[in-house]
Amino acid sequence: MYSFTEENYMKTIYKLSYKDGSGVSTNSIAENMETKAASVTDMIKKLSDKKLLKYQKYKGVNLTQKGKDVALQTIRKHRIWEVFLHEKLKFGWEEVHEVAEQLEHIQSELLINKLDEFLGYPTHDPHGDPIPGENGEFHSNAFVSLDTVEANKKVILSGVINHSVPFLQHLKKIDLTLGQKLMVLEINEYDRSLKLVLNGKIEIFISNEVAKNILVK
Amino acid sequence: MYSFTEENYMKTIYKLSYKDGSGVSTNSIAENMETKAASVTDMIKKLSDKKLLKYQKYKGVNLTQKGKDVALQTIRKHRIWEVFLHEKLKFGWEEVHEVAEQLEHIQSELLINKLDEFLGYPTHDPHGDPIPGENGEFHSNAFVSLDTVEANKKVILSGVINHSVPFLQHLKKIDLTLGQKLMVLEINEYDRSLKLVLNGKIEIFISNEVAKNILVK
DNA sequence: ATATAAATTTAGATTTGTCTAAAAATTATA
DNA sequence: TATAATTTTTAGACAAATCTAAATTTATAT
Repeated sequence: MYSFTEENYMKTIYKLSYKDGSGVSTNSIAENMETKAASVTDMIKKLSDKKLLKYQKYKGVNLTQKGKDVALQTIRKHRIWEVFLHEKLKFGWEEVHEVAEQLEHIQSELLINKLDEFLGYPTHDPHGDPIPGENGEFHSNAFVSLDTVEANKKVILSGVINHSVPFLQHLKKIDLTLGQKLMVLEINEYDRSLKLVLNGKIEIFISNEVAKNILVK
Repeated sequence: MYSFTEENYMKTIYKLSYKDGSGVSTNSIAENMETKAASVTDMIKKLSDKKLLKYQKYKGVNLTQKGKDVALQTIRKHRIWEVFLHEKLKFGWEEVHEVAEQLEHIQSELLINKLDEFLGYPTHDPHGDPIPGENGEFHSNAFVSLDTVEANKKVILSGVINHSVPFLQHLKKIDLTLGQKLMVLEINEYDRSLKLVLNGKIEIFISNEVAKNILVK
């Protein structure tokens, strides 16, 4: 139906339209896709012909409903595959993204639906991001970032804001993983760094920078 | 490393070199890949430059060891994915091939090795074909076709020779699946059709044509 | 408001894999 | 063995996705 490349463009534009608001610029797409602005112009003309987005020269692009659907289905596939890699194949959460980038382009409705069933219809991927449903509907997550949690409240680590490999590796190193039960013991006024208790036993310190990028419920 | 298309050529040429012997012809490759002879000539020049095969104008091609390795690794990935689709996602054995044709091109050593482990290191795919190991070694299967089995011998359905969807659907319809225990009750001299007993209970008749394409052990 | 900077588009080229039509080589046949 | 039939290769073209360099439009700053 749509090529590997077209799906990647749709995904990127979808994500940018939430960050940048309407009228996603050629340059921001180029940066995100690690390609050149001229290539983006060529491609958005093609995507516009296919009615996946509205394009006005020099004004940036906006996804049509059809375009949003394509983006959401690709994101859905990506996140379901991430769950599979993490839960069944025991990939580390910093390893799943790269492989899911390939798997998300496999074309088979049957496959993704059977995989979804096999995994027990997961609602969130290993980074805590919500998985859109078959019709693009989101299970909006009521997660809050760890730096806003008050002391002595028990929470569960449910996601991350920063998805970078170095950040995820750091969390792994200090034994913070998805599903981890934890409690804020102390908040240092000076730099807003935190002392945490894991499983009611081990105590660790984390910076505010790290806390801001952790989602809990 | 190698493109989708290159891997498909290697797989096709590998399979043909067992059927046709040495010097696989341009036309036979073209037929099998559903493309034109001119396209094949172009591609084999490229594969020859990459030392995956030896090519002499008008004389056909022969795979190098490097070429065989690429083909075997692709076949390995294909068959491991087929096992996953059949065993874990409950795809019918006539449905697995098409999706595995896509999945076999996912590039990640880690993925295929973890998947292999997850599946318990299977030795055969859902059609009974052997899965090459990491180093390309085969677990040669000592299967025989059902039309050579003598009466009153108990056997297990272990594979098929004909992989076509209509044939596999026919087997499914008459309740013949992989792992099925069966016994030849009677061999009709006239047309060599067979009467079988499944699980020591149900009796069915199959033609010699069908029996020839079933592998048992 | 106009000059300069930045962003965007166009023009033309490249790569990969494909095709058709025609030429060349090989194989089959009379 | 000469001719016909078949197979294979070459030449030239095309579509997808990309690039560089140049031209154009929009934004910014004095």
